[in-house]
Amino acid sequence: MSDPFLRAIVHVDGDAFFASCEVARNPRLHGKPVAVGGARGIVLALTYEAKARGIVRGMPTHVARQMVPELVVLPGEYGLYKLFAQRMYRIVERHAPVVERYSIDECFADVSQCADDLEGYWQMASTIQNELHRDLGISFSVGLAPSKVLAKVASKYRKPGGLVLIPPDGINAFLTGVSVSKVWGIGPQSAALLRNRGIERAAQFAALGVGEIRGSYARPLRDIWAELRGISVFQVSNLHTVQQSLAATRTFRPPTTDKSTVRAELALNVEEACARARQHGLSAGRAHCFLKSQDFQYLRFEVSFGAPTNATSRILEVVLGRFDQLFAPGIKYRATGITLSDLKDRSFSQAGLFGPDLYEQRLEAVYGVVDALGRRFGDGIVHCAAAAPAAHQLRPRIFSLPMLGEVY
DNA sequence: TCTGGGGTCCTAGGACCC
DNA sequence: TCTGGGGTCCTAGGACCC
Repeated sequence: MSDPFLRAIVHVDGDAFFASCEVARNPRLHGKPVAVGGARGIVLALTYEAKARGIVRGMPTHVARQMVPELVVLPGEYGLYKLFAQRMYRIVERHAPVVERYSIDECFADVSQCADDLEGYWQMASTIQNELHRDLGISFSVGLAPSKVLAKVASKYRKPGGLVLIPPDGINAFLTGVSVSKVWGIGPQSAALLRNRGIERAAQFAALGVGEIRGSYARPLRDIWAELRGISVFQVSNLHTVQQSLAATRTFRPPTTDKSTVRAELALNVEEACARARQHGLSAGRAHCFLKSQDFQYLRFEVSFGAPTNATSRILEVVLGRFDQLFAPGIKYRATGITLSDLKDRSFSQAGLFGPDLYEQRLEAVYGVVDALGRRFGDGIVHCAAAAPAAHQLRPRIFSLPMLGEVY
């Protein structure tokens, strides 16, 4: 009848998601301070009980343990969180025609025309929220507004467990209480730019005139400005897109000038990236590598492969060849990384007119074995020689494999 | 916030062509 | 050849997000 929304968008956001999944799986953790640790011993996620005791994201786990001796620190299990995410998406999909699976703990739903009035929209959002809580045992924060940016602002407004609705005629009042730097899409650079122009609150930014926006702001901020005024620019899309790139990067300690150390670090990253590419059934046409120096300068280079590949030995050969040419002595490095791009679906290597040659077929078989060993004995059981020094934390064992020679 | 890791998208500007 | 104007493609790097 009097649908108040031109467009109605719901944003669903899991509260302390990784930690909540752990508690949902093991109810005995309920009410306790729990932290999920990531690689390099840093806290990735934590329950509100842990937050209340002063622990924050990014804190080294050993520091967190010192602060809160009874803290439960768990290693983190991505597969489990993915399962919860799948269940979250499906529940939302029961209620909305179009759902965008935005990240492991968030999704957007376009619910335009799904209710007649504010009360109806509120009911619908509330139902989604209750079902999520009931079925997953995790609390979610939910926002409903006329655009994605506003829906994000809304869901973040009353965490955890909030349900916040921003009607078109309530936008201005709402945004008065929101710092512009908290708006989705406005990062440190844009926030600083706005601050220089005297804009601190989201409401101030939204209040700028069309002329000023057109003349003084680039596309990203113009879009956000429109969204903040309740004009939907960013569509909710349920089309799943093919992955564009795949990266493996790592910081090591201490920073070093030693060529062989940096080389081995890079090789280990190449191995990891290739293993994940094979796991996803992807092959890469190109790769970008970087060496990051102690003072955060980057040495970057790009390599391309004749035909898309995910064979570690192929990529390693090209990458290390370039590395050896480009490595500059005397600079202290702290990290390396590789990003595979031009990803192609499936096929191990692009079949030519006559199909993959014998060498390719054998290489595929070899990596089938390498991956199987990884699954059986744990990732990183098999390393190529170039990466072995960087994998010193694993007990090395030497295998001799056809076409690869000795591998650790 | 003395700065981890994995992603996406956008834009300026160079190379090249007519 | 004291050098216009416009188009496309591509890359590097910035900015942002979770």
